[in-house]
Amino acid sequence: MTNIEAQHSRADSFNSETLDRFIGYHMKRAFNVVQADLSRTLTEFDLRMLTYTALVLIVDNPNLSQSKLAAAMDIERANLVVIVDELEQRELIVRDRVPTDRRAYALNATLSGRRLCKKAVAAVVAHESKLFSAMSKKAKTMLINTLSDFQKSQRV
Amino acid sequence: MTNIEAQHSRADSFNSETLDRFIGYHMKRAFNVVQADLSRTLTEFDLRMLTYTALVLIVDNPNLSQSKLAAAMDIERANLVVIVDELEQRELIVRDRVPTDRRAYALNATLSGRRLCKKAVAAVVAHESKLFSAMSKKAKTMLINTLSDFQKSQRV
DNA sequence: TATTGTTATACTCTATAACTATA
DNA sequence: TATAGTTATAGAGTATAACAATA
Repeated sequence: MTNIEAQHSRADSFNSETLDRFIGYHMKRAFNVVQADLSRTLTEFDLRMLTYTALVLIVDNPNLSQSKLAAAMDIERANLVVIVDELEQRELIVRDRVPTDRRAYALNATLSGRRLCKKAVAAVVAHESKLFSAMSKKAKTMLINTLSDFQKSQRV
Repeated sequence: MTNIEAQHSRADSFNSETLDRFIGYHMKRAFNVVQADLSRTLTEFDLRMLTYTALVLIVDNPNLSQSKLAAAMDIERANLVVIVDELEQRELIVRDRVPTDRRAYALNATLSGRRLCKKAVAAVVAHESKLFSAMSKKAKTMLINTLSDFQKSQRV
């Protein structure tokens, strides 16, 4: 029996030697798992990954402008508008005016927004902790540092 | 000057202590970079990430069925149909019939498909090698293994 | 009954251009 | 001229239900 046949004889799993060499392939597959878990976790708070990320960033960074928030989230300003609209309509954040620059908004979380954020973060912490329970503390730290350093090294 | 003010005084970059603790956040940001580079690389071959991945898997695994391919790509069978349609219309692959199971297709690459695949893989190897040039060989291996182990540990 | 491939559909995310109001 | 936010729009990815043919 050849290697290929042996691989195919395992019903569910087989590998591609070619794809296995690409970091991007492994990143995507791993991220799929995390993303699915995160989406499930956020359902009870009526949040999606993007609305959750935006809310956390606004809570953590008072008076953030939409442009800076979009940059922090790696999305286009245009696409952020509906996200901020949604959070504002739910009264989780407010668009304050900046006295010194009347073009920009200063985004701030409401009390209700901070409360929801706190609960959602706690839930995500718990879920992620469970999701990565098989990974050693050392491997986790290394993973975060490697990904973070890589991403920062690529910024324009 | 507080820490918050210090962070905000750096025009482009600031951190969220909350999000920085989540592996998923770092995965997404890192994957964004890889995905953008990959898309750019594949443009000249008229491939996208999904059509590229499907083509490589079909080349590497002759007689693959659509169901197995979808599972390997972590997407729904339904969403794979248009991807396979596209590759078939471009005559990069063929849908052969399986004599022993007339429900299923056996996907196989054409000569033209194998040629394009080879060129695309070479280009992606070159681009990814450049993209991760700042990362040590050791860190790369560890990253791949960590992501791969994690993903495998989560399979249902 | 279960599985393979398919269609239809709806939702989310992403990317771009063009506009307004301010700077 | 440039920037902040906005609108409109099109493309791409994802998720689900339902169906025909076959097992």
